[in-house]
Amino acid sequence: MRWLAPSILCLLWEKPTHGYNLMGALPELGFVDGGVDAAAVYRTLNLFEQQGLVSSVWDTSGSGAAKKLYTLTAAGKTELQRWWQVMREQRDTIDCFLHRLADLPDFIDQLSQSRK
Amino acid sequence: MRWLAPSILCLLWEKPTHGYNLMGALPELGFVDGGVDAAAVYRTLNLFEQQGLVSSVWDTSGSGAAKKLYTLTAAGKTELQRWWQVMREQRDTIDCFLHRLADLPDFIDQLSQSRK
DNA sequence: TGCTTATATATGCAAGTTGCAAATATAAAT
DNA sequence: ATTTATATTTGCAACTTGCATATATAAGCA
Repeated sequence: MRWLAPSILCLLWEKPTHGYNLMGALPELGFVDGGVDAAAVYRTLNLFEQQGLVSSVWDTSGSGAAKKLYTLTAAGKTELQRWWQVMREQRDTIDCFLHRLADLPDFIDQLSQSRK
Repeated sequence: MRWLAPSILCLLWEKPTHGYNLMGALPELGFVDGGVDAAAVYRTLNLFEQQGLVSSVWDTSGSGAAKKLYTLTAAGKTELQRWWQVMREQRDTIDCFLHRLADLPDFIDQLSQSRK
């Protein structure tokens, strides 16, 4: 999944949570295609912790298997800001590309025909 | 480089050309970060030809090494339309993500402080 | 003439990323 | 008991990427 890193940072910024819960919440952000890969989520979280972007505590309070509760650090918030800028640039670049194609009339004709 | 495939299709749709020229034109589209990889361009063109998205003829008319002139086929145009839709969705999703973060006030405060 | 630079295409490979499967563990539901 | 849901982790094959290198033609220049 593209944009997994900023998606996790975004969700953790909204609310500290654990990996399994993130898996359920990630599709809301819209970047998923064909299901969230658990391995990728947990690997990203472990990497983030190594990098100091998140901190974790084991939560054994509830029932079932122990949950590892992740919280965004100050460094994690900075990283999220960096991502925000990267994604804004990416959006603008894609937008520019779309307009470049949209300016060309036959192409748009074909597109509107295919919508009918 | 992300979006190399649609970028090449876009440029070929505007005007038939050859690989080396594409390398020079690709940065205009804005997706490059750290230079265009010649290997990636030529590999993509060869793949496109295999898939029937482009057709090629050797151009030995000019001076210097022979150029392989690529032209977009009907299938290539259809593929470009497909990419257009994929990229529009991607832009909308990124836009949604940016707004989700933008709605949160402290975050924006921090961003505006970092701009000063 | 020999050297470098620009044009032009192609191949090889190491490193990184991704996706899918499976291992491990606890507890609830059937 | 067995399956299902919760929860985290590891292994690995396949694919992608970036970088270097090989090959070839011709122009510029000393």
